[in-house]
Amino acid sequence: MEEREISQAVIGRLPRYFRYLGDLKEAGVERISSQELSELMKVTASQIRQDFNNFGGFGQQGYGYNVDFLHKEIGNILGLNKEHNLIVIGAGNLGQALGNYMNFKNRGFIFKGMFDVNPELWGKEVRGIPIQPMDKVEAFVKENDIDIAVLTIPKTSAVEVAEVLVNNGIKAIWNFAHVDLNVPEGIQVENVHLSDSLMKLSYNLERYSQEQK
Amino acid sequence: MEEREISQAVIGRLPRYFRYLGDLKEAGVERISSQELSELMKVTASQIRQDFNNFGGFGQQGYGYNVDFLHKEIGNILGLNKEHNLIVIGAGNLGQALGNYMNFKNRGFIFKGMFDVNPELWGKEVRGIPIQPMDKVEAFVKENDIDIAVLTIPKTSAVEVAEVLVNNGIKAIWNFAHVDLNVPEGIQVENVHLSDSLMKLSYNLERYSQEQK
DNA sequence: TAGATTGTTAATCGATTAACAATC
DNA sequence: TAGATTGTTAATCGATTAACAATC
Repeated sequence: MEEREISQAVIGRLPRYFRYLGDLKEAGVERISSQELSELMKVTASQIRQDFNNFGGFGQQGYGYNVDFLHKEIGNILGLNKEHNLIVIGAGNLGQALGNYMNFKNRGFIFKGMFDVNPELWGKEVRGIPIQPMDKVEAFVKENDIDIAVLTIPKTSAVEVAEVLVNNGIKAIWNFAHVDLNVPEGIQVENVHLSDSLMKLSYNLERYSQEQK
Repeated sequence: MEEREISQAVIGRLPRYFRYLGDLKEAGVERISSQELSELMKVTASQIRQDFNNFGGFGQQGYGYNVDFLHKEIGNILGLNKEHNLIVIGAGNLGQALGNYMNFKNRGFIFKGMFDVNPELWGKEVRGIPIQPMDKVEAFVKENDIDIAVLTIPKTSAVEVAEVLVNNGIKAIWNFAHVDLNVPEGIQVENVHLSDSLMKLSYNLERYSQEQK
């Protein structure tokens, strides 16, 4: 199979390339050199070429990169050409925001179901998807070929819920709960710890804004 | 002044330490060694000691670290002992989720105001804070000593709004818009690009879950 | 004191940048 | 063909890990 392992540092940069290339494409730009892109994105041209060459090289010497082609290729690498069924667990403001967002930006993530423990929310709809009681989730995941679960629930229940989901065939978790999940090898977890992010901002605010004074 | 520059890699790990130490404290744990903490957090003990020693060393040879003391110290480093006034721009589901969260987890971030372009939302309250029209934001920032702005608005207006905010004295932006802001030196920006995060999950799902088959 | 564990220096590893030959 | 720009190797830089002397 010979699959070189690609570092998460590189993977983490791909969505940003994808975003810029999408914008360029929309602006009608046909080709771009690593040099031009580096000025736009404020990274080195060297890094750009290294990153792309992890996947085999999409450019042409003397010409640069075709924007449209590169955009599509990166999309494919990110798996955006495939469809993934997705459910949201926790129908608070954050859960609803993500549910809405999901159907809106339809990049292959299909918003299929929404669950909450709060009986007052049951039956209410978000983008046409009814909110269901939590005890329906196991059967739903099994029967609807759900790949991804979005977790916007309190940390007290997140670990337990994640376990249930994994046992029923979920393959990836987008975790917004303020806790580290403990899942088996092969299950993907992407954490969005908002409080961590805000604390980082707080540190930098403290440390660097002072210098102005 | 002699302020050693501390790498963002280290800063990025501090909130996670803070979280674990808070949990330990709550569980009544008084002291912990780097070894024990490393097992809990699944990082090397070496890294833990290196990280803490960036700030001068909080432990004691032969004893380890006092949980309560370390927790407080890291909180201080992150600036959580200081208060920061904060406004939310964009009163959609995401903005409301963050506004709610802010008053709930009261770690020195004071939720002061909320703004939106949509007239239908004006006057509506989120955690007791009324949603105001966007054209009130400049005066509000100036008069209420606002440090941090949370941006949950579409990318089409984000760059422009950020500029206005900075011109009126905002020092830090927590940016949820899917665009890179361009702010002057000394203004802190922490990006939460949710779509980037989801694409990363998509990549890993694609790449690694296949291997199971 | 002896044992434990930090603080810190040295070694290793990985990621980024620079340089340039290959080639369109 | 000559010029431009990639793909790729080599050099550098920074971050992580290992080791151990200092010390509680």
